[in-house]
Amino acid sequence: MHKLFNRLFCLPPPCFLGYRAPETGGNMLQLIRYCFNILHRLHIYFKKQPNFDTQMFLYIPFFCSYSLTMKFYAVARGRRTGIFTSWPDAERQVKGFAGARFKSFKTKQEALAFLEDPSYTNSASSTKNIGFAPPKKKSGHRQPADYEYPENAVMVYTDGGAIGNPGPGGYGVVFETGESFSGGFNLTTNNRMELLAVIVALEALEGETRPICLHSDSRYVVNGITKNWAKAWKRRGWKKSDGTPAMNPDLWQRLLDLLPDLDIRFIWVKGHAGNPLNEACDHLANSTARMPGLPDDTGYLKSRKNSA
Amino acid sequence: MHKLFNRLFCLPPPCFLGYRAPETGGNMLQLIRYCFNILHRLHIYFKKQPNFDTQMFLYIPFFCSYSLTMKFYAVARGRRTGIFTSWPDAERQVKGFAGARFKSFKTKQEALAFLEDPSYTNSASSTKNIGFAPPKKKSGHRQPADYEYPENAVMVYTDGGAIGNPGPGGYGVVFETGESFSGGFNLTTNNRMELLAVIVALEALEGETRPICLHSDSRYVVNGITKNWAKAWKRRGWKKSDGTPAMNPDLWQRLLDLLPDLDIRFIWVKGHAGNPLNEACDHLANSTARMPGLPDDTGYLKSRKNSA
RNA sequence: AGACACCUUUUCCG
DNA sequence: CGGAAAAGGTGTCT
Repeated sequence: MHKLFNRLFCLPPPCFLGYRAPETGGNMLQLIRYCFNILHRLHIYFKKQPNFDTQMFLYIPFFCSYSLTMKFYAVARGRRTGIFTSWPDAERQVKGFAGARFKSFKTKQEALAFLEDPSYTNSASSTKNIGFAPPKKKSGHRQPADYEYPENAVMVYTDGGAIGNPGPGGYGVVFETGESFSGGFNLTTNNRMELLAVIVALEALEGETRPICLHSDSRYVVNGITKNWAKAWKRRGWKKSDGTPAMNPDLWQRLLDLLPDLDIRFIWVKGHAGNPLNEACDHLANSTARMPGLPDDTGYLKSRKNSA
Repeated sequence: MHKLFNRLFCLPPPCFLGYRAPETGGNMLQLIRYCFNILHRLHIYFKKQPNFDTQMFLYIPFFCSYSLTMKFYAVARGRRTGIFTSWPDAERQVKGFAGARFKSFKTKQEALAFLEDPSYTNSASSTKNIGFAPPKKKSGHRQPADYEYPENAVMVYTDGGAIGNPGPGGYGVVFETGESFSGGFNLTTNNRMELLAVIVALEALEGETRPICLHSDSRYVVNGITKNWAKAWKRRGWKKSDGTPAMNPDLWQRLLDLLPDLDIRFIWVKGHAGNPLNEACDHLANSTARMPGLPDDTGYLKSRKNSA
């Protein structure tokens, strides 16, 4: 305990880091770095040995982080080439210019490297994270059929989209048998359509006794059910873990009501990855969204009015 | 940007918070509180205005939290009776001892009460959650509020005090979410501290769009705003109605500057009347006032010199 | 910060 | 029509 404290005091206090005269953002960065440094050390210590004489609890989610997010736009081929620090400037050199080559970087060094060799690719991000280290995603591609499909299962694919988001949107549902449903609204969001696609699919399957394999490319929808996000929100009165209101409660409620009587597996599939049935849904949703004379999505309009 | 920095420097640097001699866990808590205060203020600022000259990113979800949970083990019947601060010690007195009576508490007072009367039960949870704690689900009994609290209101409690008045003083601010701020000076007055508590609370809430319910037990502060005393003094050049100078114009000016952008209700609560949040402020203010090495209240010293 | 989805613009190639 | 790249954004969650 005392040893930890002594180590903490080895850090120079903020006033020694030179931001008594705050002229530049760099000083601000040092202030933040100092605070994060202390919290980070405490966090590591508590995780390693959570119970010492004075028990202390410190909760820092892993996605706490800070970084300097200046962007450098390297234009290798354009009206004028070079490095620009704002997108409007860079866009002017590039937009409508045949054969333009450009890319953004977080450091000037990288941008210069790109200018010399336009095949240069991004290096690692310079973000500093405190808290639990993000789980390393080493495995490149997700395996195809590692999933056990039950015998006699009903295969359904769903997709939804909104042009402009928010904007006119549509949903598509395709069964392996070839049956399909679709619909759309003149103003809605992508996630509402993904959700509605699932609802329509399950409503069409009401009374089905065989197991159902429902495929969607939306993490929002799949996790909402498989990780029980939706049930947690409902229990808290449609509030998220941070206390702010969860979105689309009307649709989630409809979906939850459909679940008990069916044997469903929600399966996430990567979008635009060649799955023919997923592509079919996508096409269906898209073409519906582009149709004239679509009705209002009253649920979306209502939620929008409430938040405004 | 500069304004933010000036506000950050109003926080006493860590060396003023008394953890130069880290003998107890309480000092560690203050170190953490200091870091969280700075980060929280930066977070609010960035959220409000994410793009200034030096683009910077800081992500801290508000449910980051920390607390100090020292445990006291009261052994009423065992090999040796008394209070122990670690479970292995307490276990030795109790394990295999016929008819042992023991219980853990969070404060020494409660443990002592249990020793005298083993039927003593835990009082209301005294866990201090300071930081960005999730909103507490306090379903239960609210005091009969004759006041109409708006929906979604931010609840803030403030208190200030000076030992000896004038003398060393401190202020405390507690949000219903558990967040808290505190500070102190080596020579100041009770009203200056009450006033500063309110200022610190509102500065922390800069940019907040929800209605704010600010509770103080100082008639001076509440009436100063609700009955427009302060505005009247300012209009007359900081003179009271009888022509004599109004006190603490520096702080009143700071407070008036904060009002226009916020939707605040000033609510007077009776001090020391059992309101737990008010008590928490009181405690915070008092303990800060008793800390060694507090800085000067330059505003008070100046006004004293002028009048002398 | 990360993840998934949904888009808008520009360019290139079939 | 189909494929690719680059930049900008929103809708949602942890």
